[in-house]
Amino acid sequence: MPPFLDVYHRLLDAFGPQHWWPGNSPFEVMVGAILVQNTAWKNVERAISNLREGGLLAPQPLYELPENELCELIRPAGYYRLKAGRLRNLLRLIVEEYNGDSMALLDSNAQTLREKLLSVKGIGPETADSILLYAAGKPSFVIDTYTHRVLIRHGWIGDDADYYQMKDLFELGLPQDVALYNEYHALLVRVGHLYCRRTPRCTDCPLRGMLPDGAL
DNA sequence: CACCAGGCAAGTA
DNA sequence: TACTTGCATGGT
Repeated sequence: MPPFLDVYHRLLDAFGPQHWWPGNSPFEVMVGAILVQNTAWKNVERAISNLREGGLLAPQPLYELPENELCELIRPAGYYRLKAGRLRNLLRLIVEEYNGDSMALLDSNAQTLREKLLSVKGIGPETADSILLYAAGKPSFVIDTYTHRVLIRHGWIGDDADYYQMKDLFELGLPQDVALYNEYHALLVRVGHLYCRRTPRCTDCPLRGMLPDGAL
């Protein structure tokens, strides 16, 4: 098994802190986690600032907003009809089961919270883990397509590995530390974006030299 | 112009 | 179970 802490430090040295979701409220992080699905973060920022300007970054007001108006505000994030529905599915949970108090939901124990989130149509494993980690502050490692590509490219896992095999790989190989999981996931996205595309440019990848059996 | 982005669910066989 | 497809704007 590769030394995942060494890999982490290599990435941190190469790229520095990524500052993911800094200074935002937990509720805003939840909204962002849905809006960013298969979408560039840049586009999500505009959608969120539309919501902020409308004073709508709170569960009750956002839930009371008509769906077609929500669509228009989040349009820059793409898949806007789909995401409006998904947001409303989450809002319904918060408003109807937690009296509009998102912290009441987020303060549930990690396992319960994860199951609650996964029961919402439109929230899958990655979005649930993003909310656990970045909104609720629970040590839940987030796996995304870049993580998948990096692990395969470097021969650290078989290409048939599923989400939970990859998640376990990190969670069993690292101390349970929220700040570490937070930064590590962001760094994997960064290195994947730069060096683990379909047409790889691996010559100056900072992970070079940490590979087993001379892969790549 | 083509291709891609911090996924997910529904449909098909 | 294991593929495939729809969803959509904005940047390179």
